[in-house]
Amino acid sequence: MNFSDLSERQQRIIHFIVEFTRRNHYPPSIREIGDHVCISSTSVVKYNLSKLESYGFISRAPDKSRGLSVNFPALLASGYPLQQNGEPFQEATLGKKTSTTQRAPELEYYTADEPPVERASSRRFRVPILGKIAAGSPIAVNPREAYDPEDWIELAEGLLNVPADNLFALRVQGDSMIDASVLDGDIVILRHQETAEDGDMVAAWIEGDEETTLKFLQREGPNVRLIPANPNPEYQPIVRPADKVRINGKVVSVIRVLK
Amino acid sequence: MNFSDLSERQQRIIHFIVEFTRRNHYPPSIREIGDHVCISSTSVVKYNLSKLESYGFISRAPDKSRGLSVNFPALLASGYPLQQNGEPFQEATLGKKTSTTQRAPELEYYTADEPPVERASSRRFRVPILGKIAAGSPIAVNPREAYDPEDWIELAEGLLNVPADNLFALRVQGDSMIDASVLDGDIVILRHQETAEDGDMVAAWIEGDEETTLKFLQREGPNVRLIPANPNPEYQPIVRPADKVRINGKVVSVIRVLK
DNA sequence: CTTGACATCGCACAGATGTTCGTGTACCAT
DNA sequence: ATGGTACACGAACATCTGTGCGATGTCAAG
Repeated sequence: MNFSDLSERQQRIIHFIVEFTRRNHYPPSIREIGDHVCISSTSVVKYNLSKLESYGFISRAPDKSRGLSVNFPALLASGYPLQQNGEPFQEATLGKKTSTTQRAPELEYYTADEPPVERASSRRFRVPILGKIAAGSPIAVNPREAYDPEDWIELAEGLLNVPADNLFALRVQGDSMIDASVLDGDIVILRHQETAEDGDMVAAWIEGDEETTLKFLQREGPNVRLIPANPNPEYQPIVRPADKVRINGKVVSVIRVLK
Repeated sequence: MNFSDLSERQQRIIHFIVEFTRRNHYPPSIREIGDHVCISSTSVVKYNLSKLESYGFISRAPDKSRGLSVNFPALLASGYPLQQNGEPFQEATLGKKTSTTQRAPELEYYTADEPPVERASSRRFRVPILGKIAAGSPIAVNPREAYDPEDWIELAEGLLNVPADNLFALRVQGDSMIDASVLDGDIVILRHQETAEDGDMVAAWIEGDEETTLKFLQREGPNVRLIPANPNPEYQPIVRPADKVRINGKVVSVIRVLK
């Protein structure tokens, strides 16, 4: 199931859940979802939520208030665009089929009486290990399985050279992308972002190939060139139109585990 | 406010919230907290929750179900013991004032109808970053010594391939030992041990040279051969009598921070 | 046109959940 | 004793919130 195949409503729902949870540290209720996605009926929200759950994008705890969570590995694997870092997400990114549905206000995901929790100067932060990434297959996780909440790494912010937000980690599997920098079994820490600069190592989703790989990024006019770090000539750069490549995140750290 | 100054109940509450949220991806309700911390009255839970909120350890969204979240930065700053994650937390760590309060079952943080995803027991542990290692200057540190508690990395045991004891980390400084595996700025995690096996990457103190470097170890009769990973011919293996080389530890992981 | 799957709506209802309030106990200073 | 404070209990109360169900609209296949 591809993220872009979802109905606009469902995409908006997922976006909202992600944003709301990020801001409030607890999931939204069905009615809150409905309000912000402009669905008047709670049952419709439930209907779509069930759909999303059957696709594996979210998990639900029946009969529990706010008992839902997004399945990030599955989302990433499906080409979920992860743009909305901290800011109200852009409707434009949601697919532009001029829907007959009404547009939403959707500027704030938190209610007035609960401003986003201000977590100032957090020196330490956790990086969840969301799953595996392997050449030839998308970010591989059991789509139904929520990521292991215990699998995370905790670092001090000063250790990295980027803001310590929107970080996640993946375990590299397989030899196919072995190169000087990333080996089988390594853990790569990425920062969610949909753009990157030339020379950055990124996890990129290649449309058509339907796979996510780690490559160095370089722009070439309308194209992007994805360069494997491995100098071995059998690993050739991949050149694709920019709109066929979706960047999932930028690699900010590689953790190598020696045997 | 120090974490250890909290009443045992409040410590238990925080711990439960942390664990529950980690497992379920949504916060517990007041009654769920009460059940697992053995507080029969919801109002008592609310009372303590308000206290915790006034201390800044958690945030609450009034009138919203499960509208609470923990403030990790504040918790960590107050000395919250993080490493008991994953397993039912040890009462011993909670302060041993033999409370008159009843003891709790507290073996499960999840409700029966929402079993936790079964994970391989991954204990967590901290790795202190003891200092820098640079060619020319020895690492004048000793794992037993005190270290800045801010400077540490927390990992799950399963992440490494060695027992998670006697670990420490060093930040690599300088280019002198640049090679394919370890670059300037990297952090290496070592296990303190006096011996190592052939092929291990070790931090070795070379008597006479009066310096500590990272090299691959190989024995040669009475000698040891310290092989730089860098294939560049200018980096030649160092061969010394075994008694002139002192192994400080074995490298078990390398953390590379990209710019 | 009929049919049925799909998506939606509105609404009632039950259960889940936070809050309030009266009460009790222990401790401590006055 | 007296009063105050901190903490705890339980029950009643008011919402919040998920679910169920019938009705409606759309659209493509038969």
